[in-house]
Amino acid sequence: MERTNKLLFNAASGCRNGKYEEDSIVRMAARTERARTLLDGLNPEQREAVITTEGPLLVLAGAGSGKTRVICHRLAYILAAGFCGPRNVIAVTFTNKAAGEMKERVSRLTGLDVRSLWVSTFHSAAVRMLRAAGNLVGVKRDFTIYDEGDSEALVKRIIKDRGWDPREEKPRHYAELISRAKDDALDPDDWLEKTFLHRAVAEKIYEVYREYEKRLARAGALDFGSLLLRAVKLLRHPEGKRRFGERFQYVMVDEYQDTNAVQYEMVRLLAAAHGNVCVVGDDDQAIYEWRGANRANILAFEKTFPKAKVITLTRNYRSTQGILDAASHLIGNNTRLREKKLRAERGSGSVPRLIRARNEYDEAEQVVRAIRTNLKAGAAKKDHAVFYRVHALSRVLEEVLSASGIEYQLLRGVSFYQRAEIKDVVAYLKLLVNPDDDGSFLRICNKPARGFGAKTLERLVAAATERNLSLMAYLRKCGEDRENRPAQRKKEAAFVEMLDELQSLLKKESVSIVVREVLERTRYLELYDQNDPEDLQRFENVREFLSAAQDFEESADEPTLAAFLERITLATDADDYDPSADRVVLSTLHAAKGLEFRHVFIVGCEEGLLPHGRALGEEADAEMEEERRLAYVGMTRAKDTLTMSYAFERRMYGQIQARTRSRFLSEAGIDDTSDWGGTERETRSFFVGRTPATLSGSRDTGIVGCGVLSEGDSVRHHRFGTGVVLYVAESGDENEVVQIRFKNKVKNLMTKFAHLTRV
DNA sequence: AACGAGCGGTTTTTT
DNA sequence: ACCGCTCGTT
Ligand SMILES: Nc1ncnc2c1ncn2[C@@H]1O[C@H](COP(=O)(O)OP(=O)(O)OP(=O)(O)O)[C@@H](O)[C@H]1O
Repeated sequence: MERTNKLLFNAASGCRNGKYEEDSIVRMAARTERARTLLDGLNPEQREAVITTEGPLLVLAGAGSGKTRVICHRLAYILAAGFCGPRNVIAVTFTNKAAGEMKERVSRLTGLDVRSLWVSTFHSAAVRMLRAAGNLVGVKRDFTIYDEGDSEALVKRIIKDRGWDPREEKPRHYAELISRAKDDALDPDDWLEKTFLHRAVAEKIYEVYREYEKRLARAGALDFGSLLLRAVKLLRHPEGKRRFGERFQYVMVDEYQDTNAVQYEMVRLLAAAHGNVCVVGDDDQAIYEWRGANRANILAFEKTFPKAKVITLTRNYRSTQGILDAASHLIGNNTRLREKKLRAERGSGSVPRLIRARNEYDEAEQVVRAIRTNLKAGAAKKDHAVFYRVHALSRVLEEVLSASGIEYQLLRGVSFYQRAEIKDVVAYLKLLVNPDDDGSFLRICNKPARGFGAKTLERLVAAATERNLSLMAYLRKCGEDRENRPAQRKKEAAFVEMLDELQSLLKKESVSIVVREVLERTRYLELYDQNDPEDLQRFENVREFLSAAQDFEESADEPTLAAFLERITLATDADDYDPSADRVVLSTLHAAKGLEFRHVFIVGCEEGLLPHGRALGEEADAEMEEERRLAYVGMTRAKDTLTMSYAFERRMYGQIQARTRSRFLSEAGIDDTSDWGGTERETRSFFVGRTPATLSGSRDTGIVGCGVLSEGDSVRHHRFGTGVVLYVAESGDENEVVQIRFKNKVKNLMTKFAHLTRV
C-alpha cells in the first residue's frame, strides 16, 4: 500500500520530487481529475494494477480478462497524472500492429502527443536503439537486417565453401540451431559447451556458427537474434545505460509469457535503475517455446524482482460461459503451475459446436454455410474468423469463400515480402544502404546477367575473403590488382558505377523514386516475360511493392529507405489485419493471439494437425502441452460462438489421408452428439462414397457438379481464373471431363475435382 | 545463357 | 501436389 498510489500521495503532499511549487497543487488537482477518469471502465483489480505505477508489477491472468486494457490505461494514467513525459515510457507488444493500436488508444485516452512514446516490439525497439547509438557496441549506422531467408542463404554459402554437401548438411537445420542459440544468448563457445548433440555433429555446427558470425560482421548485417543481443550489450554499456536506462522511467510488456532469455534481459536492464516494470501475460497462452520463448520468465517474475506485486484478474469480459468452460476443460489437461480461475461476465451463451466433414472441401463448405447463416441473421463478415494450425489449410477455405462471394482477409501465409522477385528488389535496395551486404550482392549481381557468372563469382569471393573485405569493397579497392581480363573488369566497373549512381539518389529522392530508378537502371524486369502468366504475376507484385513504397513515404515519420527496409523485414503476419475492413479473417492460430471475434471457427481439429504431428511422439510432452495452449488461445478468441471442425479424409502432401478427430475435442467436452446425433461410425458411413460435387452445400457455393456444363459456358477456376468450356466428355458421368480455354492455356479438368463456378 | 528433367523438401508456428 | 533448386544438356 505504501507505494501503491503515487497519485494520492502526491496530491496529499502537493509535492513531487521533494520540491514544492507555487501552483503545483492546482495543477496536480486538474491532473488528478483527468487521471482518475482513466479508471472508468475497469474493475477493482484492474484499477489497482493501473494505479500501482511504482515498482515491479505482474498481472498474471487468463484469457479475455482485460490485461491489454490494463496496460493501455496504465500507460495513459502515468502520462495523464504527469509522472513523466511520453518520452520516458517504453511499452513492448507482440506485433507492430498491436503497438500501433496501443499508441492510438493512449493518444485517444489522454489527448497527448504520443509521438515520442516508445511502443513497439522488442525487435523494433532494438533497431531504434541501435540506429541511434549502435556505434557504442560496434554496430554500423547503416546495418542491414537479415531475415531468416538471408541467414539461411549465408549458412548455405558457408557450408558450400567448406566443400560440404548442402543436401547432407542442411542449411535450414544449421540456421535454426544458430537462431535458437541466440535466443538463449549463447555465443558459439557457450553453445558448444552446453549442447547435448554428439561431439562430431556439434563441432560442425560450431564451426559454421563461428564463420556465420564473422560473415555477418563483415557484411554489416544483424539477424533477428543479434538485434536483441546487441541491444542488450548497448544497455549494459555505460553510455547506453545513460541514454536509455535513464530515459525510460516506466517499462511495460504485454504477452510476457512469450519472451525469450534475451528479451528478459532487456527488460531487466531497462528496469534496473528504478524497478518500475509492469509485465502482463498468461502462462496458459505461451505458444512460442518452439522459437526459444521461456515461460519461466513469467512464472519466476517474483524471483527476478523480489519486491514484485502480483495481481490476478478473474473476470472474463470476452466470451460466454459455454465457450469459457470448454476452453477451461481443455487447458485443465495440462499440468499447470498457476491455475487461473475465470468467470464469464457475459452469461451462459451457447455451447461450442462441432462440425464433422467428409473431407476438407466439405469442411470448408459447412463452415461457409454457417458463416452465411450468421450473415443472413445480421452479423458482419468481419465478425467471423477461421483459424487453422497450418497455412496449408487456408487454400480450400479461400476457394470456397470466393466461390460464395464472401470477401476475406488472409493474415498472409507466404509473406508478400518473401517472394523471390520482391526479395530481389529489396536486395538491390539493401545494397544501396549498405554496400558491404554480400548476401544481397550475391543475390542480385547477375540478375539480369551482367558478367557475374558462377566462375567469376567464385574467384571474386575467394579473393575478397582472403583480404577480409566485402565483395563491393574488394571491387572498389582491389579491382586493379587483379591480372588482365579487361572485358571482365569493365563489366564489374559498370556495375559498381551503376550502384554508385543509384546511391547518390538516396540523398535527394524519395523512396518510391529510388525504387523506380532501381528497376529502371538495373533493368531487373527484363528477366521476365510479358507473355508468361507467372511472370505477369511478378510484374504485378513489383507494382504492388512500388505502391507499398509510396504509401510508406506518405505515412512514415521518417521516410528513409533504411526505415522502409526495416519495416519490411520486421513485419509480422498479424500486422496485415485490418479490423475495420468488413471481411472474414483467415489466420493461423498463432497469428490469432490477442485478437477477438464474435464467431470463431477452428478447422482441422485432427490428430497430427492440432495437435501437430511433431507433438505426437512419446517424449514430446512439452510440445503436446504447447499444442493444447495453442488450441486454448484459439478457442478463447471467441465472443459469441465457437465452432470446431474436423474431416474424415484430407489431402496432405499430395495424398488423401484418413484422419482421426483431435483429442482436444473430447478434452474440451465437445462431443459427437452435439450436432449430427449419430455415432462417428454412422456419420463416416454416411459420407463415404459421396463425391464433393454432389454433397449438400455444393449448390450453395456455386460449385458446379457433373452434367451441368456445356460448350460455351463461362467458368472460373481457383487457380487458372476464368475460361470458356470448349468440350465436355462423358457428360453427366462421375468422371466427366471438361476442356476449358483459360487466358493462357487450354486445360482438361475433371469436373468433380475442378470445383468450377459459373461466371 | 537458357531450358528441362530430376530431386528434395514442403505443410508447424514467426520476430 | 507443388515448388524451387541443381545439374546436365543445348
Ligand atoms: N473492466 C472491463 N469491463 C468491460 N469490458 C472489459 C473490461 N476489461 C476488458 N474488457 C473487454 O474484454 C475484452 C478482453 O480484453 P483484453 O483484450 O484486454 O484481455 P486480455 O486479457 O488481454 O486477453 P487475452 O490475453 O485473451 O488476449 C476486450 O473486448 C475488452 O474491451
